[in-house]
Amino acid sequence: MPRSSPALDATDVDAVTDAVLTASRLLVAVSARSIAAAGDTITLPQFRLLVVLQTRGPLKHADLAELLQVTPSTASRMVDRLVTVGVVDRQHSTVSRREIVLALTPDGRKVVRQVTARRRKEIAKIVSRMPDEARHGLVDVLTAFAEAGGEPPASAVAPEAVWT
Amino acid sequence: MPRSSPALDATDVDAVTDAVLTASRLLVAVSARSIAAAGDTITLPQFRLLVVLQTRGPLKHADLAELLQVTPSTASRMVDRLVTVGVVDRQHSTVSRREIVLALTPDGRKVVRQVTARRRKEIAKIVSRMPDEARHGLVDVLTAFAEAGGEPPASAVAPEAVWT
DNA sequence: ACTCATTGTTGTAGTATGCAATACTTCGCA
DNA sequence: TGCGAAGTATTGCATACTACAACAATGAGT
Repeated sequence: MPRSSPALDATDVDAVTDAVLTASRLLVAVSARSIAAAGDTITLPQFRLLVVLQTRGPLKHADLAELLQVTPSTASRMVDRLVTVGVVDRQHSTVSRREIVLALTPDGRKVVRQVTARRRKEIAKIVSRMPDEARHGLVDVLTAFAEAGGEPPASAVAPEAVWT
Repeated sequence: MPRSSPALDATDVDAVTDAVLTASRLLVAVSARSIAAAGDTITLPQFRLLVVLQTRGPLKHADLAELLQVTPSTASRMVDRLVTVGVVDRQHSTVSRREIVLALTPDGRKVVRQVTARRRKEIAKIVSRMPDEARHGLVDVLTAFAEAGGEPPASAVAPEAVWT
């Protein structure tokens, strides 16, 4: 009877790890599909950049790099490409001539909207297929897991660590 | 009272999506840390390659590329680098001179072991911090979620889609 | 005005990735 | 047996992501 003890035994850990890995794989697959659906125009790092711009509004290069956890040079060149494609807009700041403000273009917002919509739709579809009991427990259990890992809830967190 | 109806309403979907995104973020962070701990020698795609070799045993280039979902040229060049580092071994097949068999070196196995151990340890630590009720429900709920998404359990699945 | 921190870009380099072309090997069939 | 088709790996070429270091332009404080 390994399960009734208050402490965790090896079986528990293995089972949980397996479950976690499996769920993670599914999430990654959903993510990949939702981005692939945006056409061949956008890569995954580029999408992360767009999401940050969408949720945080216009940003300076340095702030963007910080949020994406990349160096300013990386951010600068990614922006180069996205400006060329037409999803990001570069404008000199009105307050400081060395700052450059980055913002999504209407096209950029459209890309984010499409990918996000598809992702939520896929998750909703999966959730709706779950047995009722499991579905009702999902939010509580996942929240507890995230809290135990020190991760703030999605609704209150900076989007820099946004889903792969 | 939106929650007692059998069908899912928008609130459910939003709550679940948020919970899922949050948990996913945590998993990605754990993954990144576990690989970073292997030193600066190994990148994430390289680690995936090592895991595939470890779990599937020696492979041809073509099979490896298939499992990693990359083109043969990509696999070939990744192997180039890993051979140079000394974690992968290239040998001509004994049965067909056009095939080349790839395998982990002892060093390669060591890297995989270290990263995997650290990852399981981190997950175990997080799980141990969860409230008892949530922890006991975690396996069932995540399993149901993965099944609803059509993902086979980790213990019975090919490792090619291994955790990011 | 001079110095120094801030901000962005560019040079250089290594990894990841795909498509197309190439070289070598094996197999099947005439 | 010999030739063409298919399999297998590699290389050439192109693009993206990434970092570090050097540099240029700007702004702030003394």
